[in-house]
Amino acid sequence: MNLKELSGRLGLSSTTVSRALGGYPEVNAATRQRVTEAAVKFGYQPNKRARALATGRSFNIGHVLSASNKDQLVNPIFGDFVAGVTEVSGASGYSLSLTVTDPGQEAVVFRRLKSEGAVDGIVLQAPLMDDDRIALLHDIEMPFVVHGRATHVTDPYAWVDVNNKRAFERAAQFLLDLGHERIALVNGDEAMDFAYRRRSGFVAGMATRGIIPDPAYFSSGEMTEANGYDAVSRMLTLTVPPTAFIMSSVISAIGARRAVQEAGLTLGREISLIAHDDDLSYLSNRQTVPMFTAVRSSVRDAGRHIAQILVDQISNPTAEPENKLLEAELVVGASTGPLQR
Amino acid sequence: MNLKELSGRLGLSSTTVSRALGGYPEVNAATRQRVTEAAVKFGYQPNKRARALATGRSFNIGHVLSASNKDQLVNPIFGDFVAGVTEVSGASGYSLSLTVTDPGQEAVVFRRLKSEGAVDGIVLQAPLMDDDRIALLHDIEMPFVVHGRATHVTDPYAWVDVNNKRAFERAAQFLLDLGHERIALVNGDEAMDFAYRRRSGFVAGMATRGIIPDPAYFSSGEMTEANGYDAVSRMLTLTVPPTAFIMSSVISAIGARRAVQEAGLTLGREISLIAHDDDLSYLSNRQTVPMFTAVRSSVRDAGRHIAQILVDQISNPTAEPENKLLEAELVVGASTGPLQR
DNA sequence: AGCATTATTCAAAACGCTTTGGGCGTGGCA
DNA sequence: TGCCACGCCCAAAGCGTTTTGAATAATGCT
Repeated sequence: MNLKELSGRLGLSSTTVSRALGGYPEVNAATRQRVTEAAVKFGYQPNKRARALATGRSFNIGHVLSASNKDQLVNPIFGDFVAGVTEVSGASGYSLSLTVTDPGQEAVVFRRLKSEGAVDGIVLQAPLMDDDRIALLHDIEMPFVVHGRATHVTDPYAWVDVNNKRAFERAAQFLLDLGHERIALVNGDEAMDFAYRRRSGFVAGMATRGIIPDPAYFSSGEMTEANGYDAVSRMLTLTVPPTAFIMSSVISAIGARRAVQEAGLTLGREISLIAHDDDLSYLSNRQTVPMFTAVRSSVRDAGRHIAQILVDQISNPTAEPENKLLEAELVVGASTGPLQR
Repeated sequence: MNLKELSGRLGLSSTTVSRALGGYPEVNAATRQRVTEAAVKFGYQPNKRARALATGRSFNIGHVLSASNKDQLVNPIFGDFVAGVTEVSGASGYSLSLTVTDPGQEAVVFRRLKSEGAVDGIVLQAPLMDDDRIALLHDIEMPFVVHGRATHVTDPYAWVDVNNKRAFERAAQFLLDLGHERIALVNGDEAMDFAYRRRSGFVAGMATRGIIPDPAYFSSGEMTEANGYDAVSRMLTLTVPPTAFIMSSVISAIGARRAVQEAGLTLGREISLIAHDDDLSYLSNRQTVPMFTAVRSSVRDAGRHIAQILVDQISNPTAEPENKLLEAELVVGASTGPLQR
């Protein structure tokens, strides 16, 4: 059932039917009623392909996964992030279109997406501190929103980010308040912008008490269980080991817990731990008393904001790029306690 | 730069240019050469929207996330699964189009996707034992491939599945060989087809030694860390507790490990554990000696197979539906050991 | 009554590609 | 020489919408 057939049955021109369904004003109320009823009755849905060609919009928003590192291609937040994006973009009639690419080929893919007219906008994930994808997307005039920020990019662009700096500053201060002073940071890959900000927040928090953390108390790398385990195990064998850890993810925190237990220590007693919690749906830290004390910020929620801003930007490309800084909440769980003397 | 402009510059008709780039035979080799060079030079990419309208294909394959349960919407394997799908579908020129929907609205979405012509085929995840989505997709003549199977559906359909039954049978036998007889199964939600098969495999494995497991040794539910912890904690307090556990996922196995450690026991010594390992990229169980003994089967690889079969089916819709049964490998890790007497 | 509006509808163009149905040389064969 | 086949290329017809530019009918105003 297509427009021509439907309008044929109604004895109307396709123009009128199209307008009636599109909600345009220049159509009689009675006619519109008749048309919408017929559309429902015959199950008419405008063909998306034809609509796309006629309007010049694809009603797709794009997300490009790049396999810079085979293991990293899928990061743990991917699922919740796209779920959030899709949730609100779908409500505006957009679907999310996924593409993968080889390392360094992202620019090619972005250009192709543009010249093919395959997507109307793009969501950008995991920006580096100096991310050239942003300039590229500006160049080719592709609407986009970044999940996170790129410290060294000065031109304005739309982004949604968690206040990572503040979150990690608060985490440090929370531990300091409990009497801890030897606090370690097990961070994500510090080429990533968010990791850099977390580090600087941590350092700033420590500095408020005049403490400069021992360089041996820093670790940076992929946020896996194994890396969390390795980093914490290693630091626990230092002659002066940390009494508290700040972990950049719940997954590495799970590795940390394993290391702590293997060392014969207990979380929340001899060792305190705060994790950053992305509030992933399959890795919940929302028990009555959460397993981990955490700075929590829902990545799914970030996805929702991003989709909304992107949809706005697509329909109004000349508007100022919107930004949104989300604050993380500090939730107290079972993994922290006062310093044992 | 569009086809008309390109052909104008070349002094050729758009027909010829289109055919030259499309690889059709009725074009002179020298001309084809000239055309392809010009296409590269001017960065011409055929407009996907126009192409879709002209060919009647969208070059999209669809994946519908249904929020039957807010927490379940994103399951842990989602990321790796779609990465696998996208990897090979992308190579054939298809991108993956994601949609979310409310519980029970999947049928509506499938029909819409069909009548809109938004996708050329669909990948179906997490089938129930009696899944009516399969009949629906047949009805509306939408090519599809199922990740998993639906036991009660008798009509042929394309699927890719792990031999869950065999895997869990082997897991049970492996533990039996180590002397364990009190073995528990902490399974996924047994309304899901894969969970049912795992259970039956486990039961069959035990039956080869004439053992019928205590009903108290069964648990079924969402495969979260917390559920794994709860189930194992509970069973460890039974008057006759299990000496070994089979866990349906690495995530619940992590919860199990926590429970075991809290009970003052050690994995691989007093308690043995085998997990099903989907080989998720962010939750690797691939250390030199894997943390968990596991039946492993890459969900990403399954995604690749699914995409290939779906692409085949789209281009040849009348062919017999293809099936592929993947075998899991049994990898020995640190979490199993002989029964302690 | 006559003219200017306004409300409602329609025919046709446009979107940018693929594909159909020829057309025009050129070479081979009788 | 005449005819057919083939190689190569093109004009034009879709594909199913949206949107433009007019036409027609109805209404309001003087």
